[in-house]
Amino acid sequence: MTGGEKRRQARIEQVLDAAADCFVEFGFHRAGMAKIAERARMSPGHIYHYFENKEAIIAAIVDRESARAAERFAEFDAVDSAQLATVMTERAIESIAQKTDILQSALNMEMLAECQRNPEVAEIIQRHDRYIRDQLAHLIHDKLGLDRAEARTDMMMVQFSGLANRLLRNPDLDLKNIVGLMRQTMLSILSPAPVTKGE
Amino acid sequence: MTGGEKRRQARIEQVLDAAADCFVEFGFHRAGMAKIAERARMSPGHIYHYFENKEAIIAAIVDRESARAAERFAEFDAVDSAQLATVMTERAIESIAQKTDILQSALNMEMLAECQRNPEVAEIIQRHDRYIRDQLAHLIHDKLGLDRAEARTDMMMVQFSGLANRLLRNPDLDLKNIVGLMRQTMLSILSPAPVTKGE
Amino acid sequence: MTGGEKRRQARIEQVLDAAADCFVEFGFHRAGMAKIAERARMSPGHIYHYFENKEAIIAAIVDRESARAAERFAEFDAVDSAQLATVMTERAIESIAQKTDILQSALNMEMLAECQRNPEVAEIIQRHDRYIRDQLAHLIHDKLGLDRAEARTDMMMVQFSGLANRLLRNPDLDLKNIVGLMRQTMLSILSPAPVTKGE
Amino acid sequence: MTGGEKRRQARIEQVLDAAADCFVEFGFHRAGMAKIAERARMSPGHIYHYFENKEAIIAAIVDRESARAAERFAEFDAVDSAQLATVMTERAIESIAQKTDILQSALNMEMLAECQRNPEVAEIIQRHDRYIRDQLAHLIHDKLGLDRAEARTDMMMVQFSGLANRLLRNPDLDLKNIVGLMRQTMLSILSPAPVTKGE
DNA sequence: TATGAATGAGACTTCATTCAT
DNA sequence: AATGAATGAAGTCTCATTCAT
Repeated sequence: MTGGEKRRQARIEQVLDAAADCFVEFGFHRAGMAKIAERARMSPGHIYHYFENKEAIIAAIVDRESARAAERFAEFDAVDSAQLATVMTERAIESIAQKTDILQSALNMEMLAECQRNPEVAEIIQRHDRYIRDQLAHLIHDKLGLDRAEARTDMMMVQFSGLANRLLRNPDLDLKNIVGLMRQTMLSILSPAPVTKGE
Repeated sequence: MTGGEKRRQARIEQVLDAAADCFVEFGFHRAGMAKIAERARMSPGHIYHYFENKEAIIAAIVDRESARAAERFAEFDAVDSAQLATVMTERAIESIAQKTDILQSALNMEMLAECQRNPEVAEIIQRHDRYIRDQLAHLIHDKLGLDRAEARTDMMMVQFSGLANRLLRNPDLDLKNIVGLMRQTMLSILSPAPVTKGE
Repeated sequence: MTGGEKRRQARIEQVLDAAADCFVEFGFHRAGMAKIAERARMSPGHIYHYFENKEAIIAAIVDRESARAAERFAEFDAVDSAQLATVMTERAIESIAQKTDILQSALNMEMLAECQRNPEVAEIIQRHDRYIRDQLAHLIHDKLGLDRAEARTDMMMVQFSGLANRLLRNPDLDLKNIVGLMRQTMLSILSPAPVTKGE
Repeated sequence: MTGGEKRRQARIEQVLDAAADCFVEFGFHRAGMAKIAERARMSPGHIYHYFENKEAIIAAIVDRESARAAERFAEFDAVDSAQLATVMTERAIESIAQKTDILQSALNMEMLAECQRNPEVAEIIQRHDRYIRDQLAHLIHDKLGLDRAEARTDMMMVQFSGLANRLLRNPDLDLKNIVGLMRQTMLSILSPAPVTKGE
């Protein structure tokens, strides 16, 4: 990467950081380009040298945030099979407790709301999710030797997003009492025990 | 209720229906009052005879949708204890499949996003959630005779919102394979089996 | 006057009272018909049975207020010539002190501002002023036997409106110290002493 | 001042000139931003780069006009004591005759009306008035050696605003005949002759 | 590369007035 | 006589985007 390119990349990150900030604080459609420019210490006009329009910034943010979430899932690769449920529970509870959730609530609800109206955003979110699921399903199938790996994967992920969502609706959520049930739930999902096929 | 009051109520519903429509299609902040008025077959100005401002419409929608969600939970009261997990699973899967989810995705993401910036919206959402939890916790404690009813309640609800959320990120979600795991998960959450207290 | 006419007149007064209230509080152009109707305990639509439009209400208010001001000047007719300056001074100071000034500040500034843009309002104000001046000039000429009665009249009235105006710009105005100078000024204006014709 | 700052200042003046124009013609609340923008040869939106809102423009106009009025009073500083009453009379009559009155009628009535509903406007007007009075009182006390300088000052200013006001109510005002009485009045106000303290 | 002045469409909201009842 | 629902134009203000410098 040339010096010019490096500088360009740094400027882009500056804009994205500012944009993420504003999006969290005001939402996609209330965050003005002027405000973003100000926080990125850049003129409004200049942002258009790096992004075609605001939509492109939103897409870039969605992409970056989704990628970061995926990264956080990558660490589960290294976890001992026997400990997977426990570690995942810990991570889920932890991230909720620190409000740095994988699904960083503020931005995430915004993203999911947008994803229903903006096909590009939907594509980005779904692509990253597919990537995470592929990793996790691989883990579940190959390392844990379980069947129906895709379904188990989705059920595991239900717990993550469900928990984040829950905290918004019940801010008094008692994490201390949840943690045991959450581990039990994850263990159940990862249990080889034959399940009567539903429906 | 007088004729005038009935008419007034009907007009208000007209506005709310139109608003819900627009909010689903465009989101809270992209749905213009002009568009809402048009769909409500009413002049923009006249909407202000029924609602102080757009915020009030948003609040009313959030309230109405949350109340409807609560209603859907009310039916669980009548369910046989032994069947609760199965019935809840069925409802969760069903509502997802029919896209009439308790957490009607489109509007719900919007609501949760808003809830982080608008204290009034947060209060409404949390009030309804508390009401649903009180019902469910009562069921779990009194009819099922389980301890930690609040935590189990929250975990049950994690499944509902988590599943809805999942569908947005993975539109190819294989519901047929999920249903068994979901029932197993709910049964696990409602199982009296002692759980090692977490963390 | 028939019963119907009396009732009609009463309703009109109701509107005017409400309008005067609102005009003082919000100004002509910020006082909405809805607010006026509410204070007049009448529906907005019904006001149009008595007044063609808002302009007509403004005109009626200007007329009524000007007439009341004229009435207040009428009492000077009965005053002993020797006491005229003193009594006028007293009235001027009094009305200022009680904020019920002849030129009831709130409404009066509004009226004078309007009078420069609305010929009908101008005509009303000037007609009443002419009436007051005619009375006063007659007093000055016939009872006090002074020359240049019109000019003296205008100078007397300069004191009234000037004082009201002053209070707006200097709310700390020390009336106690003004009163002496005001009497002296009025005496000077009413003094027969030959004045070198100016300019 | 940099070129940018100079340009900015010029643009602001452009807006103020246009606004003053519109305010005189239509009044504060009838003068639309669109009209002001048009006369300032600027887009409506751009005005908001210089002024936070319309209120701010009104405040700026009130400030500018009041400052100009104050300036006009400053010239009296240089006047020979013996000539003060005569010069002030001349200026009062002159400014009335040229309709460039210190209290430029059109705008001034508007300002005084506003001042009763807008505390910021009131503060501005009263601040400038205090400044003018301080100058004049100093003149009266130090150069003319008179007592009760504040009261005399206020009485002098009663003449200015009273005269402007009078012209609105009596457009046929005979200035030629007023001038003598006005000089006499001002002389009387500035006369050292002991006055029986009133009330 | 960088600025920030400038635009103009469109957002929410108010309000005088009309009209069916 | 009386209501108040209803209209729609106009008001203030915001904001994504462009462009001269």
